[in-house]
Amino acid sequence: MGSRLKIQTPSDFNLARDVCSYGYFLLAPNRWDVESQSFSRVLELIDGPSSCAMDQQPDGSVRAKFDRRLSREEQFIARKQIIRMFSLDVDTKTIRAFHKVDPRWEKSGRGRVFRSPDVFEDVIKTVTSCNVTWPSTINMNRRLCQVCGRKSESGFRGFPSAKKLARTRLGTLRGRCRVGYRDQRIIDLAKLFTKGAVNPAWLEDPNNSDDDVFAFLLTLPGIGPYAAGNIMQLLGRYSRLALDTESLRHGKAVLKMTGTDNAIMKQLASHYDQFGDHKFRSYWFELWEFYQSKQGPAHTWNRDEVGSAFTASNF
DNA sequence: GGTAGACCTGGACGC
DNA sequence: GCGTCCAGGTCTACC
Repeated sequence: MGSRLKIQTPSDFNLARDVCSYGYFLLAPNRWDVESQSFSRVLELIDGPSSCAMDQQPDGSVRAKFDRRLSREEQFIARKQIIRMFSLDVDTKTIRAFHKVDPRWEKSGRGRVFRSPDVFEDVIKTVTSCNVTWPSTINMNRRLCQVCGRKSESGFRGFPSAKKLARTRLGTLRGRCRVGYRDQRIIDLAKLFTKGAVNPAWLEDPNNSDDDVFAFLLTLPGIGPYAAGNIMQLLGRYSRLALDTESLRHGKAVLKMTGTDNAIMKQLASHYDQFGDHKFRSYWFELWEFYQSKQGPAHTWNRDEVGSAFTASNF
C-alpha cells in the first residue's frame, strides 16, 4: 500500500476554491476531478515520480494518497510541494490583510492562487503561455509531460524536471512537444536552473525586494514584462501586474476604458495602484469572476470543454 | 525610448 | 484538402 499524508491547513482554506483559482490547474500533469472535487498529479520525488491524489477532509485538512511507499525524506519533500501548490503557508492573517485592502473578496474568501509544486515548472508553464492561445498552452504542457515526463508506478507522467529538459534535444521539443521557437529558450532556462544560476530559494526569499527579483527575471531567456509579472505572482509577490491582451479586453469590456492599446495599458496600471502590494490578486480575481460568469464556477470546469474559452478574442 | 518585423502553432475561413 | 489569415509575447534591429 502507498503512503498517506495528512496536511494541516489554515482554517479558511477551501480546496475546490483555492485549486480552481488560476488556469494552471487545467494544465498537465494537474488533474482536477469535477465529480469527486479532488486533485491529483504526479510529484517528482527522490526515488522517482509518484502519483498523488489529494482531497479535503471534513476537518479541513488535506489527505494525500501516493501510489507507492515514500521514505521519510520523500514525505518531507512531498509535503513541501503540496504546501506550495495550495499556498498553505499563507495564513488567515495574510488573507485578511488582503481583504482589508480589497473587501470585494471577503465574502468568497478568495486570496490564495494555485501554483506548481516548484518554481521551475511555473517558469516553463509561463513560457508556454506566451504568444499562443490557451488551447496551445494546454497542448504544449500535455506533450511536455507525455514526451519528457517520467512515469509513476500507476502509469501517469509528471512534469519534466530541469535536469531532464536541460538534456532534451531541440528537435524533440519542437517536433514532438510542438513548443515552436520556445525550444531553445526552454533548454536555456533548464540549464540555468540546473547550474544554479537561477536560485528558487533566492526568488522566494521575502528579504529580497520585488524590484530586484523582477529585474532578475527580465534577464532570463524568453521572459519579458508579462512573463516576469506572472512569475512574480507565482512566487507569492503580488505587487506587479502581468498585462497582456486579456488585460486589454478586461480594460475595455469590464472597466470601460477607451483609447489606444498603449493608453489602456497605462490606465490599467494606474487603476490597480489603489491595491498596492496586493494589486495582482485584485486584478486576477476580477478576471476570474468574469470567466466564471461565462463558464460557471471554476470547480465545475472540465479541461477539454473549457479549454478553448480562455482567449481574449473569444470574449 | 519607441517601433517594426520575425519567430511558431493551431484554429478559422474561403475556395 | 489546401492555402491564407490571424492571435499571442519576446527579441532584435533600426531610427
